[in-house]
Amino acid sequence: MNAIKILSDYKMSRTNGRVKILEELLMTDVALSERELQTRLEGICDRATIYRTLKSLTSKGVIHKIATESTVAKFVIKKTPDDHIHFKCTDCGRIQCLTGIVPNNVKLPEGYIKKETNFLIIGICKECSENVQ
Amino acid sequence: MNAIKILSDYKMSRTNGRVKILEELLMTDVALSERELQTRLEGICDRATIYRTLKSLTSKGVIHKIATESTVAKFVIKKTPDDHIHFKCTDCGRIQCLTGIVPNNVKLPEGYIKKETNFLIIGICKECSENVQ
DNA sequence: ATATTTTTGCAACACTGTCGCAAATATCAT
DNA sequence: ATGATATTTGCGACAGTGTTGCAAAAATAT
Ligand SMILES: [Zn+2]
Ligand SMILES: [Zn+2]
Ligand SMILES: [Zn+2]
Ligand SMILES: [Zn+2]
Repeated sequence: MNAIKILSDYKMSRTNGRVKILEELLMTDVALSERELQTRLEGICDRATIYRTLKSLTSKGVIHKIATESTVAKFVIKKTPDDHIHFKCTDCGRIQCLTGIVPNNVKLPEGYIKKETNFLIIGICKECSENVQ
Repeated sequence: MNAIKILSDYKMSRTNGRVKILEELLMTDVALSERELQTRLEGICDRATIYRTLKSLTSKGVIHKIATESTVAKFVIKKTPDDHIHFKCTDCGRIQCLTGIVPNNVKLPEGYIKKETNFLIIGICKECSENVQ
């Protein structure tokens, strides 16, 4: 995937900031916060611009915001439109999409209508559990 | 369940604020934020006290914090220690525990260790879907 | 190249959550 | 009940996140 192509596909003006933000997001499979993006971009654009870009990319469905118990929002490229599970490591703090496994269908009680899911498993990631040994 | 008994069980000093906060939480099955508690308690105690109480009740396992994509933390009485699913209604905004259904076991990839889960389903709740008709 | 539209940076803002500290309150031991 | 001790509270200050209005800047369309 290519940052410039995505912007043109979604009819978003191709500005320097947006290209760089998207390139950072495309480069990693770990969810990033605005703050983390800002340090990676070394102040190439303003906080407000990053927030605005994250918001529009989310509404277009290019990235998605991961629900966690923390107050800082984290965003990651959406590789598949399907429901999937997120994993948060308590050791390294990284949050990523687990695309391999599929969340089993849960049957909601009568009257409830599902729109989307936000499944998060908290634990120790592969890398951190290997480093312990 | 009784607020005063809970405090004594967990060896927490029985202060007016704590009793009132717990009573509010026991009274509803909808997750509440600090802000919502404050308005319900009509300023019976300080913001900081509410935050501190929510924190200690969470660490004792009396209540739990629900992970959502929003930045405000919501807390609800923990009725069961088991994994369960939360439901957030996009219409009325309410968040509640779905204790009836059990999240099916997902098999994590090699090397990943699960500690806890945070499953959230977003959609329309029973009450709101009935009101539409 | 110019006109039009969109986006940016800045500053200000509201809000959430945390912390130190002195005063207030609760608990404990007589 | 009284006083000693331990815990909690309210207050104010603070850091951090995310949003917005607005003029300047940049991108797109003509
Ligand atoms: Zn890890
Ligand atoms: Zn994901
Ligand atoms: Zn509803
Ligand atoms: Zn719950």
